[in-house]
Amino acid sequence: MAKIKPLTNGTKKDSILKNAASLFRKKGFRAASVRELAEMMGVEAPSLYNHIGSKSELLQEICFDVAKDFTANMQTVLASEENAAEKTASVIRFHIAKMHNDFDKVYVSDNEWKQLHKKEADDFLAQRRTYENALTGIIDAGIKQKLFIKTHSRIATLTILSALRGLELRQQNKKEFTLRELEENMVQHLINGITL
Amino acid sequence: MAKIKPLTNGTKKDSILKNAASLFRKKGFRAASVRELAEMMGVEAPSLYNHIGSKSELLQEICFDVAKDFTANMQTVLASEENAAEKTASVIRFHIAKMHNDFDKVYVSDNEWKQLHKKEADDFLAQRRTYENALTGIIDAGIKQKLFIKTHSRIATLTILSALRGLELRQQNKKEFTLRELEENMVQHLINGITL
DNA sequence: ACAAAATACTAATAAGTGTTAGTTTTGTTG
DNA sequence: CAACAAAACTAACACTTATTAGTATTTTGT
Repeated sequence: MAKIKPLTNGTKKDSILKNAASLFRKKGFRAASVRELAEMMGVEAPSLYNHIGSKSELLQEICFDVAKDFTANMQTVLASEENAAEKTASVIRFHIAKMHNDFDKVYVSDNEWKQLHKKEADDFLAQRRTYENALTGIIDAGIKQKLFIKTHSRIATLTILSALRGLELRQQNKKEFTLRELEENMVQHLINGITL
Repeated sequence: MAKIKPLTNGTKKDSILKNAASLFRKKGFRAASVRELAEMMGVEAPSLYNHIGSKSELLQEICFDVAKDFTANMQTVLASEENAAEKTASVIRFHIAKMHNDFDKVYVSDNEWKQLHKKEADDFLAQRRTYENALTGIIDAGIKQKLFIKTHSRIATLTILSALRGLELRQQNKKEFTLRELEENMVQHLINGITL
């Protein structure tokens, strides 16, 4: 009779969420079974239901936790005194840092949100669109301030976010370059690309 | 008693593949059922097995067809007389064009290949790595020729491919910009970003 | 140490999955 | 028109799935 251990500096639910994110990332939400998750926790499947409402709820919490963090950072950036280029760089840096610290959850949020129930998927997508619009706004401001070239701000937004979201911080990568290198190079690449 | 219609300029199998790609993109491979696919074709599920070997085979054909097309283009680009910047631009343009013409299949290939059986997934990943290495080679050449800045070629590769693979050509997007605009802007953004 | 609450277990269920077997219908060719 | 092949159908199977019910055990609070 095993027991679910709380995460160091966290609750049991956190521990389940962490393992769920890892499993969902490796196999995909639909291919991942509650039984597998239970096995990771050293417990029988039905025991999990003392801690969670449903499998779907786990995905929801992962997706919306991540979305909340990105949205919160965007608010901070928007409220800052930085110019458009600095703001864009801050957004890029946050993505990379967050991806580095919470790879599984960010990856699952980016790649498995379609498996949310319709209502939640719509909500999630709306938040994502708001986020995208905020970045487009920053870029538009940068163009007005003659910091950026007269580019299509919407396309620039999609390019930047697509590059960031698609990042896979594989184990192999970590041998090829450091986090700092990744950060500096991507910031330079993506900012230079639209800088006047 | 409905019948499976061949695709205009194509076989029945092509028709099934097209619908499968559409379904797999919308719902994800695991969440998509053979019964749903059959319904799209106006036929009962078991009837499909007169034309396909298995559900998994459909995913395989989609993924490897797409991989083949990208690999073939890469060979053409590598063999061309273009300089590194032009080669990189060609690669980018091909991605966008292919994504535009075969959105469902490219999307499924990029996002659902993890659902391939282990052997096929390994094969697919190997092909992808070869593709990435080719682009890294082009960028390295560009750096040597002083066309590109002294950037980390591996990171530049990941940035470019990540930006391209993550592209979602949503219906909404098609109202915001034309294909030509997307192509020109992304080429400019991604090439300028590493140009000396 | 005892009562209560939390949390584990086993057993079971209903729904959905891909797929096969066997049969009937349809389309093609001599 | 008859015969053969292609391709549809119905019925069913063997599995896996998330989840619930009911019960035992462990932990917690007094």
